[in-house]
Amino acid sequence: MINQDIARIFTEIAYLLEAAGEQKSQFEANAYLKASRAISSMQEDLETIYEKGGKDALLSIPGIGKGIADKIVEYINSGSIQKYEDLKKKYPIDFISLMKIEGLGPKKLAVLYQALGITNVEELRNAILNHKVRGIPGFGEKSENQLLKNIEMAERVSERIPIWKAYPEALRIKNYLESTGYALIVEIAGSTRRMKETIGDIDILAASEYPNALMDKFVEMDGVSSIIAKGDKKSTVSLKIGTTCDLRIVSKESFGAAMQYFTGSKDHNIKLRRLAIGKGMKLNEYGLFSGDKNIVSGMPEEKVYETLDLAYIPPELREDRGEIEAAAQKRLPEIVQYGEVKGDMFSKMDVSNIKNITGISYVFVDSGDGPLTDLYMYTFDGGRAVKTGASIKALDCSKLNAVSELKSASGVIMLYNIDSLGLPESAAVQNLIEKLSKSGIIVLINSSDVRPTSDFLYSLRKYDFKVAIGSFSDEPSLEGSMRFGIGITRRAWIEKNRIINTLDANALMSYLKNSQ
DNA sequence: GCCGTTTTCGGCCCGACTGTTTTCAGTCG
Repeated sequence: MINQDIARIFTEIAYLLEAAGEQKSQFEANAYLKASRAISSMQEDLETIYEKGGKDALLSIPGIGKGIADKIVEYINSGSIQKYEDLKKKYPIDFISLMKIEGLGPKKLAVLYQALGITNVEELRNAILNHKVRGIPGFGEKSENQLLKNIEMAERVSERIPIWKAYPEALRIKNYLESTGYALIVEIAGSTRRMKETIGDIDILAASEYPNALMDKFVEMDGVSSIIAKGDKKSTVSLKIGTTCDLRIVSKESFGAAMQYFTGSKDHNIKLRRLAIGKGMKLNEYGLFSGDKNIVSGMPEEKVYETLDLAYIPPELREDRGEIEAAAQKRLPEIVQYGEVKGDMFSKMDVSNIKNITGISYVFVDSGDGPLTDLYMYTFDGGRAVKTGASIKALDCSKLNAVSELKSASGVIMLYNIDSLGLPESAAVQNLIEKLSKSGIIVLINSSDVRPTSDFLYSLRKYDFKVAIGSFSDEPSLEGSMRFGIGITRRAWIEKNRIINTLDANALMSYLKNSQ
């Protein structure tokens, strides 16, 4: 799998082009960054795509044109890209590490390299400690101090945190801000709202008539380890859980447009803004403007899409993967709503002693250890779990040698742990699913580990299989443990009618019976 | 370097914040 290597090289090429600093190369850099993002979120191996479909197949990937396709082919054939090697000679800078330091971008790094020969974090730290950085154009005493702090922070803060950790924290912050009394509306935005499996930072959006007071409350709240920036429209803090949190404050009139804007993704927004321009309008976080008139002022987020002649696009689909085109044709997939899941297809609860079950009317409980086990269905009656007699077979794919057992088994099979094998083997799982397609196979989503990833499920969605969502938790709840699994299916464009636990208990029992 | 409901040329999202600047460039999301 060469995707991540190529994505990294393209990202570096973009930084190198920006460091070189010519006006025109800024746009070229953006093109490389966009191609890099597209490639790193792809599950299919570029090399395989090229082997099967040649250069045309590469050109069909959005963001990849003739120039970049040639670079990919060059890498496949020779293991390197000449343009990258040439640029790297000019600026032998470790951009990937240095860019993680807040406040440093390609331009400043180029200046630091030319003035002081700095190529990595250690050299930067030494230069700061010897006060060599102050005095360089664009740097002063303040930036030296700030950079030193940010180096430490970059080393401390982990890359991205999982959604199951970010979401409760985001909810806590939302509730806290609401409790201050200074906010009219508070909502979670950004990748947390899009239910991305990993979160780079938490974005919160508020409407307020007292922005200064609300910002004060925000930066001094529990869980903040340091303040990165503070203004009356935008502030950023570093959180103890190992990520940062942005609070943006807008007026009530702008809230709908702002929700759209701050939910992202970046590529989705760029395409949406271009569409607005094409229709003679302008879209930003304050509204959708026709001339000077804000035509969605005070309206909910849905109005932005409606005004652009699009069906409403749920946050989980906003990744510029064709959702805008589909919305224009009113052909978006009908994905499941969070409240529409009726049961838990893989629960770890103790059925002899049930505690809290909210919004769940049945559970399937594991009966043993082996790679192929029976899950038994229970419903609830007056605080008691009742065994129904229905069951389903589940195969642990991390024990793939058990495929032979699969052949001898009959009836409906659920596959789980399907991506615990690492990347080369994921091709094996794909083959397996392709082969079992149309035979009533079910892919089970692990809502606790948030896997398989939505990208993987998205790439498999063309095959004929059903999907089930399991909490893998001892406390199944629609709002809590089940939520992230539901999010995966939404991000993966899986239609609601493919998810078997949207059926109520009776319907599911007859489904299982008819499939035996 | 990519891309096309105006287009195969000429555009390319856009505003907030910071620090070092006397009016702005760089960074960030």
